[in-house]
Amino acid sequence: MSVGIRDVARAAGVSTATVSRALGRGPVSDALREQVEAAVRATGYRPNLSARRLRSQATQTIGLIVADIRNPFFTAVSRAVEDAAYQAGMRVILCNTDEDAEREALYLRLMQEERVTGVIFAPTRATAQAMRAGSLDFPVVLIDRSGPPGAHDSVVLDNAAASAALVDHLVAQGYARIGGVFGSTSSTAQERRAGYEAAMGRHGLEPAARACAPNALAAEAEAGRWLAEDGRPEALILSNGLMLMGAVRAARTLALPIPGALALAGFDNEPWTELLDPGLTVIEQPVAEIGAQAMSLLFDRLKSPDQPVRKVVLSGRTVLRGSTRKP
Amino acid sequence: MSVGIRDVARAAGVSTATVSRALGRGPVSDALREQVEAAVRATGYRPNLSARRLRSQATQTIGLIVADIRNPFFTAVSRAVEDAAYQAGMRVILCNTDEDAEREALYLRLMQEERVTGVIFAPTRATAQAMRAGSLDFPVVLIDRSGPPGAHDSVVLDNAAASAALVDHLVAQGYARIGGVFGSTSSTAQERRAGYEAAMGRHGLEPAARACAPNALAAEAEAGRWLAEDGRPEALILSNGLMLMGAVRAARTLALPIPGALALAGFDNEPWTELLDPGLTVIEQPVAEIGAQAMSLLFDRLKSPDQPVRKVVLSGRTVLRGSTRKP
DNA sequence: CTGAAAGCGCTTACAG
DNA sequence: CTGAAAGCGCTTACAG
Repeated sequence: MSVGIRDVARAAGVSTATVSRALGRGPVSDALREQVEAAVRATGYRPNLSARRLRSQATQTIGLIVADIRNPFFTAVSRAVEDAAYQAGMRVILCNTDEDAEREALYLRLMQEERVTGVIFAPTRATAQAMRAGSLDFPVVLIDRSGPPGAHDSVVLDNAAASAALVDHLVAQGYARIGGVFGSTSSTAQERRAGYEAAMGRHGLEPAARACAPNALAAEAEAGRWLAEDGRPEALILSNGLMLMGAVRAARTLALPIPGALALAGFDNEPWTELLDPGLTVIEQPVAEIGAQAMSLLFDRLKSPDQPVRKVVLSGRTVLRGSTRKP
Repeated sequence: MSVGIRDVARAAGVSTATVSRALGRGPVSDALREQVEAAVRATGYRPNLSARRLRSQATQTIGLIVADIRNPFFTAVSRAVEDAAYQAGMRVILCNTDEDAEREALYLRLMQEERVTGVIFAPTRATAQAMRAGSLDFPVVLIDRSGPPGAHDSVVLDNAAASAALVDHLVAQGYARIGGVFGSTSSTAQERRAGYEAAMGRHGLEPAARACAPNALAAEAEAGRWLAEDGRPEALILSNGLMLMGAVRAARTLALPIPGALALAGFDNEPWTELLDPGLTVIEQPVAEIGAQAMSLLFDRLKSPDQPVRKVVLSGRTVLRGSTRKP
C-alpha cells in the first residue's frame, strides 16, 4: 500500500540504487536524476527514515535532555540547539527529566536505543558525578551544568562571578543581611551559592544560604518560611527564574513591599521580570550562545573524538532594576 | 562493535527469535526468559529502535506540531500530550512551526517519513483549510484550532463564549470603547474576534478589532500605535498571552496606567499575569485537559478509523483581576 | 514454547 | 554513471 523505493524505481525505469543515489548525494546523470524526481512526484514517494537510519548506520539525530522544560531558560536554549541542528541536517529529540535521576537514566538509555549521534545534557549533580567518560556510545556535551573536570565537554555560565556581581551590587546599595536560596539539584546552583558565599565573605558579611528544589513552588515555600522568621534577610538572591517567581509570590503573600521591605535579585532575564513594578534585578544568560556553543562543541567532538575536553565558560550580564534599589 | 541481538542469543544459548520474544511480549518459558535477561545484562544489549520500527512496521510515535513553542500555552499542552503518550508506550516528536505554512508542510512531510502513528497539530488557518481528510497516511487531531467541519477530530476552546465573557465583564464594569487585537494566523483568533464582535453588538456597542501576528513584539507595536491615536480604546482585549504581554509593554511605554487609563484583558492565565499589580483579567484554558483529550481522540481514531469526526469543545475559566476594574 | 528463515525498506560496496 | 546483490538489526509467520 505505502509506496517504496521499488515503486519509484519501476516508475522511473531505473534501479533502486539509482533512486537512492538521486535522492542522496550519489553520482547520477542529470537525465536519470530528472526521471527519478518525476517518478517521486508521480508516486508521492516519501523515504522511510527508519530504514534509512538502519541501513546507513547514521541516525543524524542528536538528543537534548533538559532538566525542566517549564523553565524558559531551557526553552530558549532548546531553540538555539534546534536551529543549529537543523542547519546541519540533524533532527533533535527533546527530553525533559524534571530533575529526576531515574528519568535521566531512562532517557540516556533511550538515546542509546535511538543510536543518536550525540547528546546535549543538563544533568543533576548526582548523575553528572556518576556519568563516566566513555561509558556511553555517543559523545555528551554538558550544558548549564558541568561534571567532574575532564569528563565531558561543557558550556556553562561563570556562575560564581554572576552571583558575586549580585552581592556586590546589593552591598553597594547598602544591604547587609543578604540571604540566598539556591537549587538543590544542580552543580550550577552550587556554584552560584559558592560565589555568593565568597562574595559575602569578601565584604565581611555573614552568608546565609538555604536550598530547595529549583522550582517556583518550592522556592515560594522556602522563601515564605524564611521571610516570616525574626531576623529575616533584607535582601534575597534566587538561583533561577522559576525560584525568583516563587520569591515574588512569597513576598506578596507576606505583604512585604519590594524593595521597601525586601530587595530581590536572581537569575534569568525573563520578560516578566521587567514587567513588574519595580522590575527585578537579574543576571541575563546568553541563552542562544549557550545552545549554539553546545552544538559546536558536539560537532567538534564528533570530528575529533580524541581532542582534549573543553569547557566553555560564558559571562552573564547584570541587569539592574528597581527591586534592588536602596531602601 | 555494538552488541546486537545475535550476541545476546549466543550468550544465552537461544535463538534470536527467543531473545526478541523475551524482550517483547511473546510467549517464552520462564527459564529461557531469565537466561535472556541475564545475557542482556551481561552484554549491555540495547535494542536498535530503527530496526525494530522498520521490521515491526509500528513506530509507536506520535508527532506533535505546535505553532509557537515560546507560548507557554503550547508548552503546557505538550507536557500533557507527552505524559499521556509515554503512559501508552509511545514517544512524541515535537516540532515548532512559528506559525509558518512552509514549516508546517516541512514537518508534515517529516511525519510521513517517520511513519508516525498519528499527529496532533495546531495549524495556521491556511494549512487547516488546505489539509483534506485522508490526504495523509496517519490520523490528525487538531488542537487549539480547528479546520473545515468534519475533516479532522479536534479539541478547542469555546472561543466565542470566552471572548464574550470578557466583553460582558468589561461592559459591566462600565467600559464602552472596548477594542480587540487578535492574532492573524489561526482560526482560534478568528473565533475570538467573532465572539468579541458579537458580544459588542449584543451590548449595542461598536466593535473595533485589529489583527497582527500572534506574538509579543507585533502586539506591542499594534497596541502601541492604536493607543497613541485620538479616540483610543479605554479597554483592550488580546487574543493570547504573548500578545497580552506586548500590550502591557505598550501601555508602559505610553505611561498609561492600568486600569486607570486602559483596562486590559486577554487569554491564557500565565503565572506572570497574576504577579503584575494590578493582576490581569484573563481566560484560563484547561491546558492539561486539552492535551489529554487530544491524545484520547487520537487513540480512539486509531482504534476506529471510520468513526464519525469528533470536535471536543472545552470551556475557559474567567479569572477576574484588577486590570479591568471600574476606572 | 522454540528455532530457522524470510523480509521490513533502504544504502552501499562491488563490478562493469 | 549504473545495476544486481548483500545486508543493516530486528520481528514474525511458519513449522515443529
